[in-house]
Amino acid sequence: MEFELFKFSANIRSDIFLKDPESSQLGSAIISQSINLIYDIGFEEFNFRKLSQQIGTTEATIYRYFENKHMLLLYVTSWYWCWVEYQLVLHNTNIVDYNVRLKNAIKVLTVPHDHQYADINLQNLFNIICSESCKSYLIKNVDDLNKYGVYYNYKKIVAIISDIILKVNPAYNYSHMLVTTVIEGIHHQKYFAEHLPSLTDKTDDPDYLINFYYQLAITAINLK
Amino acid sequence: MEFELFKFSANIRSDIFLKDPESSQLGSAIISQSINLIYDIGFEEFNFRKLSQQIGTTEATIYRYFENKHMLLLYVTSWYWCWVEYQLVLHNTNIVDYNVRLKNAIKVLTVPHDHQYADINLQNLFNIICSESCKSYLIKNVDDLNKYGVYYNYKKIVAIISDIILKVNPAYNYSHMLVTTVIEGIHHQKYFAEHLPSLTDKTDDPDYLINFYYQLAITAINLK
DNA sequence: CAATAATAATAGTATTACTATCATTAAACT
DNA sequence: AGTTTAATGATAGTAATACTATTATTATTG
Repeated sequence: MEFELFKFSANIRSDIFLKDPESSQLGSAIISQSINLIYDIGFEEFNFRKLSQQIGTTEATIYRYFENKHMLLLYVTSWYWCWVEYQLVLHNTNIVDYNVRLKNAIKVLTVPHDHQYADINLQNLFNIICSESCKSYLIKNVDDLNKYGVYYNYKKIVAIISDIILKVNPAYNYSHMLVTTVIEGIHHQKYFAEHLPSLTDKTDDPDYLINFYYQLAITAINLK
Repeated sequence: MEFELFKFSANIRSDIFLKDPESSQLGSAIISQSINLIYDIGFEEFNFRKLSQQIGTTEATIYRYFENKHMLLLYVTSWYWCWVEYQLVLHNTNIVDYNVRLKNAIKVLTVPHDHQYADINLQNLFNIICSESCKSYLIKNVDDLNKYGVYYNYKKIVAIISDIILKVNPAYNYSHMLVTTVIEGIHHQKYFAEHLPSLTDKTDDPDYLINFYYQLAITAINLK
């Protein structure tokens, strides 16, 4: 049934967690509160002791859900990519023009449309995605983790948008590079606009980022 | 005198260090060996105890040069940007065509031409720049650090390349965004090619990255 | 109501990220 | 050459972090 596509439920590799945080109220609190706490104090300062105090549980209990804070970050970023996947379906259903699909995708990647989903603060989540998500793979054991498929959700988003690009121009050879350049670029520009403004060119236009990256992408795709 | 421009000496903000590592042999060893050690074990696993053992000195001594390992990373990345600045001068002197200047700049940002400079392994340095450099600003105290001008060297490179772009098209409004998109993009694609190949499109052509980002940049700049 | 699972409470360990102190060596200046 | 000054080495110690283990208590399920 068509509307089944619209039902959101995070599809996250079980290797990321020890006990599924979606399986209990405490687990949900671990996720939603870790997003808020990481937003407040940053991932480096964040630890399970502080998180347990914020939730009103103990360090040992959180360790039953996640091996360490790094795996929790991986879970949070995976959750974000699940959410993006859901938004992509939502915004691109019945859209026939692949140029429009691409623009919608970039739009989804640039701003969180809603403020809250269940107990998750999407603004805070997007903010930590911009500043912390790359730390989930810029680590020494990335190859080991990758073997377990923990980057599945990110890869899937890249594959989906890559496919849109190939519909626009089937001969384009650099669709994955282009997608990751745009995604990571958006995150960086958002961060720079807030902290290092001389590294970006923020304007009054609320859509300046969407327009910049859509232009960049579409001209690259249609070239030659 | 013209050749003064070609003399390389790192111009790094003194707020980054407690004692200038260029002022002693031990200081030089701290820099060159930290590059190799971070390359070997990654920045998370890296600490001053391990570094001191590798150098044959003590933890306390290294702490007299740098407040903590994060400031050392900032020094190393700043050193890299100094090196890039030097390379840009070297490759773009007497080049009149700004399109060529831009291509040369992207070339410099994509591959380290030499293998070794003094006691510094440039291959290892470039590798950790790709995987660790963004951690020097993706931190909670970024605003405090920025006040002290510690990101000066990165900003300068962005400004220099941004100026080249404005020579190509003085009406282009997004030169800084474009430069940081290209720089961070290069780092990411290098990393993905090595660890998460499905997120990029590496080819046999050794210049594929240079060509991709030059094409991307030049078409964006010349648009409208 | 019994059995099972989940969590709380508490304690403990190894490592990390430093700081402090003092002895020793090297450099620089009469 | 001898004295001051600075840099480093050696050692020790502390607070916090990143866990692990144990047992008691509560909630859930059969």
